[in-house]
Amino acid sequence: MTTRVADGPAVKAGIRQVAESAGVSVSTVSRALNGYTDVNAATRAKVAAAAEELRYRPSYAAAMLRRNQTDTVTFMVSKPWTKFVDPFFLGILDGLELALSAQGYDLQVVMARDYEAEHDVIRRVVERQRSDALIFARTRPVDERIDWLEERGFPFVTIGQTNRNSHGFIDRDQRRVGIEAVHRLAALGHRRIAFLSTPCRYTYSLHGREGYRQGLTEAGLPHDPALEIECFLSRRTGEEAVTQLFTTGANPTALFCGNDMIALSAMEGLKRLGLTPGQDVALIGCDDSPLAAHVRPALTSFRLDLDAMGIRLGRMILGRLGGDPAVTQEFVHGEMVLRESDSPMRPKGLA
Amino acid sequence: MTTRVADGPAVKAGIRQVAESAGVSVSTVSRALNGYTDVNAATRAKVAAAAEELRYRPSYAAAMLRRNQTDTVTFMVSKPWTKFVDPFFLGILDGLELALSAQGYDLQVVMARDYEAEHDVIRRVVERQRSDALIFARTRPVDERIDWLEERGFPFVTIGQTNRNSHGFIDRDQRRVGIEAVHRLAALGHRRIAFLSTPCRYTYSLHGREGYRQGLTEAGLPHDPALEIECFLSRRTGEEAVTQLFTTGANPTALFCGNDMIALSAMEGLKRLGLTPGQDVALIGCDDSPLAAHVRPALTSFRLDLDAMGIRLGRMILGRLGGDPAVTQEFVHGEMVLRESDSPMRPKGLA
DNA sequence: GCAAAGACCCAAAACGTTTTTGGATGGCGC
DNA sequence: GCGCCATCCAAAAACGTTTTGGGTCTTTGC
Repeated sequence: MTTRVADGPAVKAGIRQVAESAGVSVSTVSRALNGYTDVNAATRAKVAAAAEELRYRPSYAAAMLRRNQTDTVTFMVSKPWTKFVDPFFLGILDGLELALSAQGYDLQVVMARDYEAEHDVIRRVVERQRSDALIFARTRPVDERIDWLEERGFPFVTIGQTNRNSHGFIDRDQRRVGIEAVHRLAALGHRRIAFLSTPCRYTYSLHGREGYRQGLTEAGLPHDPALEIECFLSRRTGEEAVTQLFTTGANPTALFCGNDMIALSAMEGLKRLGLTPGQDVALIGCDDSPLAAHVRPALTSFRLDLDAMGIRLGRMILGRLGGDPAVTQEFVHGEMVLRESDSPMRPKGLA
Repeated sequence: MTTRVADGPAVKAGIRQVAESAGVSVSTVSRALNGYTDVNAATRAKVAAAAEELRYRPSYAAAMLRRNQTDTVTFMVSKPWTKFVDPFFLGILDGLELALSAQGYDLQVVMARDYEAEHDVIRRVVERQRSDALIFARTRPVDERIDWLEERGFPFVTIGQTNRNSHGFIDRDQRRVGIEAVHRLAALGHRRIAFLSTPCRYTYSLHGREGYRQGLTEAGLPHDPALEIECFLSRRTGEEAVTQLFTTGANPTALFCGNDMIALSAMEGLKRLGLTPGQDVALIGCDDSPLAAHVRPALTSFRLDLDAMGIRLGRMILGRLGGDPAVTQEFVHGEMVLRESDSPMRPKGLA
């Protein structure tokens, strides 16, 4: 029967105990452990051994207080977001964490219920100095959060743009997405293409709309305002939009949806109206959620390399923390993945 | 042209500045702001005014250092988890945050790549005292993380059980789920019901298996080991399982799947084999992911009230933090939601 | 009128690090 | 022998709170 490794000391060892045990001063322990150069190799080893022996773990709070730095990056996620399948941000977090931890930073995720709460959260985090940098999404054309942060010179990067774009961001070119979607549908023979937009308060929604309109123009199609509908984030949002489109006589033959959630509920709506999605009406979604591939008809959508996006985001924020003053603004391209829902225009005679 | 509100002081105000401005001592400011009783109402108001005026925000680090408390609860999520649609934990976070913030606690989410990383993360969080309590899922029958935490008396609650169950947890009764699923399928006339299990290292998988077996017994069906397959977390896991089942001649007519991801990929596998899911082979999934309702045939599964679960989890952890020594162990029931995939046994003559 | 109790408040200590400042030691050139 | 530099380390000063252990004055009870 073997005895287990001797327990550590009953009381948590501080830097003082380590210093005493190693026979050096407190300051030497600190410098040795933090990799300063002006400490003898032998001394450093001695200190490391003592620290190991005593299972020394520096107090995060104390270091934070003294250095005025947290080694933590905060990612803020909006609550409404989480209500829906949004592997979007999960995927990003994955890559982000990878990039950050490689540089010794911790990633912390905080949640906020709504826009106001987001602002509060940002204030709390920044004012109480609980983080070194901030990342958040869902930017608006004029965004108070960004004004507030810029005013204070706090490091941050957003996912999405604003009108001014004076800050670092990473974003998908949503204009291009809109253009490509419309072109695809137009090429399939559709002439009445509706746009089921995500809420217009977000910058990317507006970009998507611009793309949609530009796509129409380029395809030589007229722009009918009745075919543009703003959807909000509810389970049935697409259903309502579709109902509206068909009861007011707008009668589109194709739908370009601002996100997959909208597209999916639009499918439900179509069925309820006795129409077969992907047959009577073509659909294109937007963010290639896992649902997209599994639903019938499988939803044509725009893929995004979330892992890569997260890693790039990490690099951006690290650059910012490294004191690099350059504001980096990056774009990622969403590639259209064709599935079943983008069907050609039917010969005529729609019910 | 209106001038904006006067800017605050250039240098961040500390408690000393507030004390000076209010004409009281530093300790009085602290006590006034922290709601101690032995401070005059007038003084308290004076202090509050001064603090407001100077936009005083106590340093989190300093308070943390002195009080030895973080007012933060950490939720650890395993990375592999995030790779799949797992609104499961998102839903929980929602309710959890609600419960915690109501008591002035912050919720922080950290990620870990794998089991080893989880252990490391726990160690870091606990040893560096970055959090007051811990929540994590994916427990195993014997779970080192739990041993480690119990040894140190650190407050935590898990989502899921262990063999010893000496700790606080919240869990679904997975046995019951297994039993109900089998009963349902047996009632539909199925006699060869396969179990596509989640990885057996997790306690809930074993419970599910127990339920499955008990269900078989209760239904008077024989237990055929060839019908039990352990699936791992890959995109095609169910597909592989199904292929195995049908190439080795196990030929089930119904599948009970440990989670919806498995069920979905099993559907793919069935189609690839020329079988129609929900017609040639019945399926029942397990966690009612958003996918379940949208896929064709819609997947019969077990619903979970994640919001409620999060709130209860919050209450449990708060109780623990409040010094209540009672170990609370709660169960939530998953209600079967019937959709299309659990079809009756076909008359005979399967290809 | 006096002691005891109560209500408020303050100065100083403590929390556990990191950083600064400056001193000691030893080697080296002259 | 002396000055100079490099290297290493000790002591002490932060960092910004909370808590401790009294204080002083006013009120109360007798």
